[in-house]
Amino acid sequence: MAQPNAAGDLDAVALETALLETWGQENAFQSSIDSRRSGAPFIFLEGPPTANGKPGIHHVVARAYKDLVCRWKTMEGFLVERKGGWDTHGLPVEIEVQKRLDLMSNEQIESFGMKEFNQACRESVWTYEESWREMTERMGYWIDLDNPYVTLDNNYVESCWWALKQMFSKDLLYRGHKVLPYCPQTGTSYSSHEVAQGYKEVEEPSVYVKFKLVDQDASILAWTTTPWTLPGNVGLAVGPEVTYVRVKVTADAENWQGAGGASIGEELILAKDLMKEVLRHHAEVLEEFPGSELVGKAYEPLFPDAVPRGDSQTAWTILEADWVTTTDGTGVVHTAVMYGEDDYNLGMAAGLPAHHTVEMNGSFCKGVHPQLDGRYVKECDGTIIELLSSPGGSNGKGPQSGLLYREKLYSHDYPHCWRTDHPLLYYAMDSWFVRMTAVKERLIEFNSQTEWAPDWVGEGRFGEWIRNVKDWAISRERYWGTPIPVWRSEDGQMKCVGSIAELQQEVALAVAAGFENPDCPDDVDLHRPIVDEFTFVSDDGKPMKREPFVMDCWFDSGCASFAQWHYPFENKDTFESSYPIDYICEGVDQTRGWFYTLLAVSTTVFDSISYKRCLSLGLILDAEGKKMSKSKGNIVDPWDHFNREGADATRWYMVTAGAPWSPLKFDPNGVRETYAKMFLTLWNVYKFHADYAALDGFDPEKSANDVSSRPALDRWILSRMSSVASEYHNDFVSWNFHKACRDLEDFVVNDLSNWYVRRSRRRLWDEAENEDKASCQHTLHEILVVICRLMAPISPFMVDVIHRNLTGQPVHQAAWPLGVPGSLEGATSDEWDIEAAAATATIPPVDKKLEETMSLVRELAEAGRRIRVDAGRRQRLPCAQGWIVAGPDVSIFHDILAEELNVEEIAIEQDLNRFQKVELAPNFRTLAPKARAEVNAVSNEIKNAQNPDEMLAAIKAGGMQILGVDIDENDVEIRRAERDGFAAETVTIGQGEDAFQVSLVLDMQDTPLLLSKGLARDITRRIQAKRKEMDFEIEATIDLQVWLQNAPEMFESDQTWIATETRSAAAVFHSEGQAPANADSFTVDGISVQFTVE
RNA sequence: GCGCGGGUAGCUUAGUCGGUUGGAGCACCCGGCUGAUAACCGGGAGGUCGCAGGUUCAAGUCCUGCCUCGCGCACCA
Repeated sequence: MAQPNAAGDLDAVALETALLETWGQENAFQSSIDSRRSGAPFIFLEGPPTANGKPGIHHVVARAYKDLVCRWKTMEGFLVERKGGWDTHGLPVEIEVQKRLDLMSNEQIESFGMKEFNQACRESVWTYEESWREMTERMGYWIDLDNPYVTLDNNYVESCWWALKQMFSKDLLYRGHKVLPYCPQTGTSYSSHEVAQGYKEVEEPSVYVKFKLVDQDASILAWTTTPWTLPGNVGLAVGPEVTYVRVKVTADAENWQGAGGASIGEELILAKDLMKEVLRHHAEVLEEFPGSELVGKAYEPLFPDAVPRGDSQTAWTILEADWVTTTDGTGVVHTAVMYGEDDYNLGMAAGLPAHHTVEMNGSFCKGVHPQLDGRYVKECDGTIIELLSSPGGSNGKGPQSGLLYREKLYSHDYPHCWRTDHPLLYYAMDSWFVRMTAVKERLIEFNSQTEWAPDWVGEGRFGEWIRNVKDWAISRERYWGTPIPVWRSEDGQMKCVGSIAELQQEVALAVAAGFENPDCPDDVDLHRPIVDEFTFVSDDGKPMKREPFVMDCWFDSGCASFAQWHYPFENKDTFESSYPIDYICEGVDQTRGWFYTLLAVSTTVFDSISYKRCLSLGLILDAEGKKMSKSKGNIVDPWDHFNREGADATRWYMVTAGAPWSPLKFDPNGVRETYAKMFLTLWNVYKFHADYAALDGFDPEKSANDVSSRPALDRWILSRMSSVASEYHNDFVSWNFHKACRDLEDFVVNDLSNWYVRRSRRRLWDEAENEDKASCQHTLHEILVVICRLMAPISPFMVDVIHRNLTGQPVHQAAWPLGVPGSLEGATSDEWDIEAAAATATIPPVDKKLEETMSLVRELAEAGRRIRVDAGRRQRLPCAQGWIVAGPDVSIFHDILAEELNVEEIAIEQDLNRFQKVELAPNFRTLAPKARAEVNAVSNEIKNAQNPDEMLAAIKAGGMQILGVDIDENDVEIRRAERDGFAAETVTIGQGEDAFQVSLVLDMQDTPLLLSKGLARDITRRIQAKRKEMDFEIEATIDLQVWLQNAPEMFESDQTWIATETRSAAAVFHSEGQAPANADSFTVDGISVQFTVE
């Protein structure tokens, strides 16, 4: 068993880096897992980061919370395996490579070569892997980075294929259209994330267009900000509840600006609320009616040749849509099916023809209109306006004034291409979908089984998302990703493969049918363009080509729970025994990301919950409260802190700075403060113990005396430790890590360092063996061991060093002080025998009464200092007596209190009235319900009572009334104030009904004995400072001479005391004579002192 | 625009069921204490509890509206 070595000064960075070496040599991470092999499994899943960006401090935060739960559960005896993971597919990777190779469009990528491009992506993915690894190791995040899952691995892709095939077989996968922001120049559609970066405010022409009704001499007015979508118009939407009016133009407009107009007598239809906004003519309202009356009416197409009717019954008629509002436009929404999401959904529901009027390159299709065909749509605004304005309008069937009513410049935010700066077009693209709407009820049910921290993310943000779930657009027209394993013939027959074996079968089938195919070996690369080259054969002998999409990379990570094991092709047992997951933890920005896709995949593939607990972390902001982002350049480099305060302080700061789910303003000063406060203090407590333990050859295993026989001070700190530890644990369970750590920090700094150690220093100075010293050493040892174990999950470095030195055992092998439920027979990650678990706890005994007593003692000590400040009496000058008036018995700590107060004797005084008078205060809690509106009047009567003693007596006697209100003892609070002429303080302990008051009175009389003692303390203090200044060894002896002037008598016993305290071999006190010139001097209360030390 | 979460001292924050004197820490000032560390203790200064209404005997706390910051959704005719 280890006898502790001396500690030395703290160099946190050196300590941590040296410990990392040790961990590496010992394989400490693995052995912390191996030693819990027989424990119940606790399943953690790492959300895979992308390694194509440099890790910042926000990544450290997420990893700290992942690590702390895993370490904590491990210490609780659970088996917590931790496989690393990397997210390697997706648009961010492609964009990075496109920037580097200057390939700004799909055309350019394809002429560069898809194979070469994807190779570049594959390499780019690992650009910062080394940085990530270094950061991960340095911060002490224990995760297996040597055997990670990687989403680009063939095995991983194959598992994703398998999952997709499950969806395909359950008819949850389908091909459709989705309207996406699209850049015709780069030929790329964008995810919302990219679009969000490209919003710009632009001013564009918006137009009010007349749609001439068939069979009626009236036009419906509709508004659009994108004139280029007008040729694609196939419908008009109105709100069924909205009120519309039919108006007749009665006079020409004055000051008309721009094109368009209307003739006198023309009739127009629009929402009543918007008449003022829209109309520029005087007009007479002919009738009013709800939108539902318009539904079904037909109107003349603006560009009759642009869109073929097909078999649509509803094309160019008025439709209803409940999302139509009257905040903008005319209350009538122009609907071009292919160029707006609402339009598309409405068009599909209503059976409008889905036909493009715009090519993928952004120009109008042939046949739209002779003046528009082949031109870039954004350049045609003027032409379209001209065509509409001509007599009869673009279709020749409108009124003489044309089909344009008005044009108006309109400014709004509009998405632009992040690279070319061109405006994006909303454009309906072929796309693949997972039918999430079909499993919505299951999603809701599974979500209700998940424990969210904080719960409002689960119920609110995530719940909201799920309740409004839409089908998941899973395909991307990109290159670098998991290819969609669906092959399709021109006539729409489809096959989905779920494994390499199935791929090989299909290829063989096609080859047999005479279709040429490249080789398809067992290790065929499952990426583009290899997989694109395979041709399948349909059941009726037609060729099938692969759908040219890759999957949303969120699909990849959503498969992580099984794809990491290459399930179902390998590791069936491993997966099945580790599902569902017990714990995941990521930033709240993953709500619609990973949190969702994990659940989406598990619901559609396994019809199962995915994870049982989810900790959703708040965003990390910089010290100014701005989001950290690469573009703002305000990312904090974790190494700034790893190299200065160390990873312990950085991690502890992150956890104590706020609740895990609150946004964290990362303040570099805060890390420094944490280091200085928590870690230096803890180290110095440890050093105090370890240095004396080393000196004395202290062995914690030997002669450990029973706690009950130790001094009250020891029993107090042990009890406090226990109480704090229990609360700490409870806070962990309820995810309140910040509260847990703040309380523990308070314990270390205040209770342990500032009180227990301060009060115990002298106990260890004694060089001889004695029971009191042993008690103190055992106590310190036991406290430090518990603290180390409690802190280990949060900040694993320094406490491991301390724990090893104190016990010989690494802290990550140690048991959680509150018990090890994971190691119990029959325990699972969720349930265990509570009593049996409690029996495994190793915290010291609790004595609440003792804690309360000490708390009172400390309050009194503080009160004593206040008294001295008020009375102008210096702390070193003793008082003859202190009286404690009222309150519980604290005699067990009278000796401590006497020292703290610097009084010769503590006495208990029963007679309150000797020092105090009574004051009464109303208790509103009980009084208010009785007195109702009179409460303030009654309260004044009580507060201003002429004779409170009498009033109190009357109340106690019963039957007392004030202003007709019965007053009993509960209705008043008794407060006490010092009578004039006493130096006293009253403290209130506790709250509410349990509150009581204790007073402290100090005797301010001086006596020669006291003056001598006080002077002795002042002199001693100065000499000690001098010793320190002269850098004497603690054991060194000195020769002392003191010259006093204007001083009270210095008693023999005090002279001896000074000599002993200052380790003076010889001490001479001169009451007269001249001190040498080199003597130090000071003055206190008019006494002048000079002294020399040699 | 909709939803969620914030706004408390110069900064970081605590504040439970509404209870009459809103606590800490950092920084600042004064004093004390120290063989006690980047310390500790006492005191001081510093607050329109985002703003405005309302409910109540009583509002930082509950209600309504607004302002503002962050995030998410929708950006839409």
